[in-house]
Amino acid sequence: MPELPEVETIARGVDARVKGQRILDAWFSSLPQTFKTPPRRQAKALAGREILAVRRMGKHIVCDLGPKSPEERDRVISRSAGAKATLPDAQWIVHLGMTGSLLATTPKAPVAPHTHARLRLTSGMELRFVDPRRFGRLEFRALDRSPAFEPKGAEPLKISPAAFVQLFRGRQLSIKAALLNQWLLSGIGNIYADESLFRAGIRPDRRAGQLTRAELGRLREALRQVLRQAIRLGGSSVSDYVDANGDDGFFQFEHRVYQRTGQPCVSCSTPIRRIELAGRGTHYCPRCQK
DNA sequence: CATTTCACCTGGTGGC
DNA sequence: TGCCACCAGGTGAAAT
Repeated sequence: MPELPEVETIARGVDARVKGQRILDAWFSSLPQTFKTPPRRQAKALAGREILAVRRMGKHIVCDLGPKSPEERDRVISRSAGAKATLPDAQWIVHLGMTGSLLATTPKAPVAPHTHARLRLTSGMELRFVDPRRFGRLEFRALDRSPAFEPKGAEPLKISPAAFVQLFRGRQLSIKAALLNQWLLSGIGNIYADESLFRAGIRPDRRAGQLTRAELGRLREALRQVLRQAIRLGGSSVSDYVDANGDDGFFQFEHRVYQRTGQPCVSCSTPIRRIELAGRGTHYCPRCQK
């Protein structure tokens, strides 16, 4: 399931392959649930715009888009005295849900089942959104009418130690549930919650507000380490995650507890235990995690 | 208000 | 072999 490292990998891959290209036209499916902006309006709004940059914010992929017409473009450029780059005046926001993928393909590549969006680009390539389980969402924002996209919570790789401690202060819910709450931290899902708690030696059912300053310091460091290593390895290919080129990641081979129920702990050989927490399968070592 | 539960989805798995 | 109940989980709304 795409979490921070997987979304980061996809955003970087898409950026590398489509930055600077213009959208010729867009095709969208008509399954209403997939679209935060109605598909017809979205397709119309995207056509003709240049993709200026693609980046990750939390678990979202944000495509910054330039103005539609050359006149509009000149107007925006002249407003920003001396700026060389075109300023974005719209955004296309992609959330991958559980099974979504964003692929840069040739137009001849077979169209996968559950393809919900196809953007034809000036280079001849296509940007495709595929999502079998349909938990993903597509949204268009015109920046003169709507604010630019902002994640709800803090970025786990940017937050300071002090702010990290402050996030959990007084909270009664489990640390696992807190890590999954996107209003606190953006980008952590089930895999990296379990893996970071193992590396920090903290039981997932501990109350967030009861953790000591030292424990939260360890947790923050474990998160940084595990997220950065996962990004380096192109994410975890469990379920059907692939990057923008359709290739697998490698971090699934580094999982120490996630989906290793009953297998020996890599550190102490105690069988990994699985419980349900926050409505999610939760994996931990009963000996290493206190 | 804080927290928990549930519905939304489909493909893959395991039991019979 | 075929069928089906069941499970996976990100998110937001509803319930507690």
